[in-house]
Amino acid sequence: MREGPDIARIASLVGDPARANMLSALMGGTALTASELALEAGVSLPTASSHLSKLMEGGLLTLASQGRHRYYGLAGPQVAGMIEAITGVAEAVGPKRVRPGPRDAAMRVARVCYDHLAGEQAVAMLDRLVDRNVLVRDDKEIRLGPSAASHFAALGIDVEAKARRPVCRACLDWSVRRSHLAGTLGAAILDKILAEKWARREKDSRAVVFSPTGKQAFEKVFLA
Amino acid sequence: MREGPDIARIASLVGDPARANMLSALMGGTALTASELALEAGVSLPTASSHLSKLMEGGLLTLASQGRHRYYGLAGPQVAGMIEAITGVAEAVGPKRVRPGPRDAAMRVARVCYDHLAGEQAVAMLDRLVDRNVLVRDDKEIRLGPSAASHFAALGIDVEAKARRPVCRACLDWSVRRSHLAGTLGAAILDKILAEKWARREKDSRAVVFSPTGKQAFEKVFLA
DNA sequence: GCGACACTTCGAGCATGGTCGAAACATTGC
DNA sequence: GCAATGTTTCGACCATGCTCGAAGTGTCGC
Repeated sequence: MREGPDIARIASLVGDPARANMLSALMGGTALTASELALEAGVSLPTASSHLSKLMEGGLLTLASQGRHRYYGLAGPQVAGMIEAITGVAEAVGPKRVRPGPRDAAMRVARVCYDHLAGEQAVAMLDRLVDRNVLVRDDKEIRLGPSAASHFAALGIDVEAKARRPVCRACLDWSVRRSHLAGTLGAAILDKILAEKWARREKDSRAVVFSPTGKQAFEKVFLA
Repeated sequence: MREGPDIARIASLVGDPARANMLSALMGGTALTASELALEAGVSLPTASSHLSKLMEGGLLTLASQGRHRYYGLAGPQVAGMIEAITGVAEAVGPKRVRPGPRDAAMRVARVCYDHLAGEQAVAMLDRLVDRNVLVRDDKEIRLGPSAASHFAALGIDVEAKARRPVCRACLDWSVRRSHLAGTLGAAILDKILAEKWARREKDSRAVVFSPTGKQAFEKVFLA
């Protein structure tokens, strides 16, 4: 008999269709209310509420109460990374889905992963940052390189800002099957992309769509 | 309602304690038989068999039939990565486990991996055998070198003995993260270590403990 | 205060699926 | 051939936990 961390408990939390739908919805990065999540999951409000308390108890969600609204969000990037990893396996072993539609294609190119950018663009960006020695990766770890502070300061991003969360983290991309950049730096870069209006979020989707000029600007800064 | 890859299906496969234990056991990289896995999971053989067919159907395992033995293994690194991600969350969220005891330390040094030796000693042994050209490794394959037959004959091990199972196999060591020697040769070496009483198996554990003189003998033969 | 709204708790119904013993099947060794 | 061993299938039992309607708690606007 095995011991150690109770992985079955965590996996079974994700293993219910209603809860899996809720978690997928929360992968967009915005906190949602119980009613919104009930709608996403296709269950009644009482059922949703019961699922949410289970997810809370399991430590997968955080709760922010604001008046009579209660906003549920993913507990952190580690949880997001886990969902992403499970999604990757589901995609790989699942029955080949119907021919990928346009939204799928957009998702593969760029999408939100909790609070940072994922997809081909994000993977390419991390590769390039490592090539240029701005970031350094040891096996699974990613650290700041010597020129990181000045490089990101030019973009208005302060990598020195103290934070509980690690500045850099690797997050496995389900569509490309390679890592992209998570952590506070990943979040700050996504913020910048949206703030500069290089790209906008697709309605009701995790897809992130770059405008032609925005794409040029992004590539100039991160893929040059 | 959400669409896309069926993450609930995959997660629920991992979400059963028996199956989670089996998958954890397989994280070592060695394929195991149904009986071994039943033991690991603490369930009866019929129950284990039922779980295994579900995991197979879900695409999480591969099966290698060899005579009346059927070896189950993880379907690939992506699946292993997913298990690792879930384990990480479970560890972060769950109660902190008790500080690793002496048995854990012993396990890292040397332990049984189904029928052969694993752990630091085993990894060092394989490295040395390859250095001395007794064995030759191409990428993930391990083959017998020119001097293998005479070298092992001196130890009373006949590497020419016909067997369905490969004579040499690489097996990924979970504690060292490098390969050690499996296959009939790996099994024969473990047999010799135990037969010569260089080491004994710890009760109810996979740990293998060398006696002081046994360790010297082992090192003289395999690590010199 | 009193409705309106957001959400949770309670209770009961119900399906899914985990469990094992017994028996069937398959392969090996003699 | 027959016995021994490893594994799967079958059948029946049973617990877990998902589900929703109805009722209860808390918060806001007026």
